[in-house]
Amino acid sequence: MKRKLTLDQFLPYRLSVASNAVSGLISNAYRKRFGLKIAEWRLITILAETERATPAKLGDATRMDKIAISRAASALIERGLVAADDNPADGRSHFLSLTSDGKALYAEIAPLALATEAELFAKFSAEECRQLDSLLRRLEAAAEGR
Amino acid sequence: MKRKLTLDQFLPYRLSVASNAVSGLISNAYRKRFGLKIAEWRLITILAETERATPAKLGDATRMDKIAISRAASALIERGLVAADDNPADGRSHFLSLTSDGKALYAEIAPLALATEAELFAKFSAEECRQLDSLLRRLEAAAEGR
DNA sequence: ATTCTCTCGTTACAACTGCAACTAACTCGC
DNA sequence: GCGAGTTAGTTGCAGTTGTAACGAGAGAAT
Repeated sequence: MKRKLTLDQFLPYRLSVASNAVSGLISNAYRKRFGLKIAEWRLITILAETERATPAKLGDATRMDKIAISRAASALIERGLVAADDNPADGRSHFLSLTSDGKALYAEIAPLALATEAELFAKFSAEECRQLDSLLRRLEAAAEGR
Repeated sequence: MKRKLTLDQFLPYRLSVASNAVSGLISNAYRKRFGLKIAEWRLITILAETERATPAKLGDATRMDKIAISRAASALIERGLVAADDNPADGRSHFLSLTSDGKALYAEIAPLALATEAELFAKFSAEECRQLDSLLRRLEAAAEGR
């Protein structure tokens, strides 16, 4: 089937537009309410999940490069939300973890994140959400496999 | 159902990661092969579809803001791929259209775009592609409705 | 006709992002 | 245990992007 190219029906375009719309919405909410960028928000979330981690681990978990991690971590340390401790096993590295302030902020952030997600997907059935998740993961794998 | 927040299962995160992976792949391909950024590529594609349009129209069609349009258009005019003509109906505006060089480039670009898309979605059924398209459009609408 | 307001598009400046170079520290081979 | 090569993380610089102000033109009211 010889398809013609139209931007509107080009799936990578649709993906990008949807992602930008959603990211814009979320990043706006977090910037306004907490003064956090998405990178910082992701770090906080992962640290809440894992208790403590090196920047390299955080990079794996958040799919962000080491520069982004480094800068986000600096900003959070500056604000007293994250603490850095020496890594006894490797002097180049260090462990990052949430301070009590960081944990308190997370306790505010998490419900808001879930509520925003719920609102966005209000008209989606559970099955549709599951499908979308699965399609996105497969697509990601396909894109990275090249 | 009181869900717990985990980044890995947070759909906006999945969307962002998938979109970045796909965008990275595509923008790389176009930058290397044609020296085009995604914004420029989108403009060319829309101009090929619509023949001629004002920057404002292009902004609507590509979901890009006017600054991005302005810069992409300048770059394309610079390269002789796009021409600007006066808009008799409005002296502030102008019409943009592809030059013959621009059309020639589009003729190379379009098949490559379709091929890349086909490769990305090689393991997706037609029905799955349709589903993804539909889910993304609904999500976009939901994100913009707030 | 003149003024007031609004819109189109560009420009100027600031913030952000990413690459490449750097420092410090680890590993391995000898 | 010492030097070559690697790796972790940071920093400096350059290119990119976004925000906010701007000039020019259009439209509407008087």
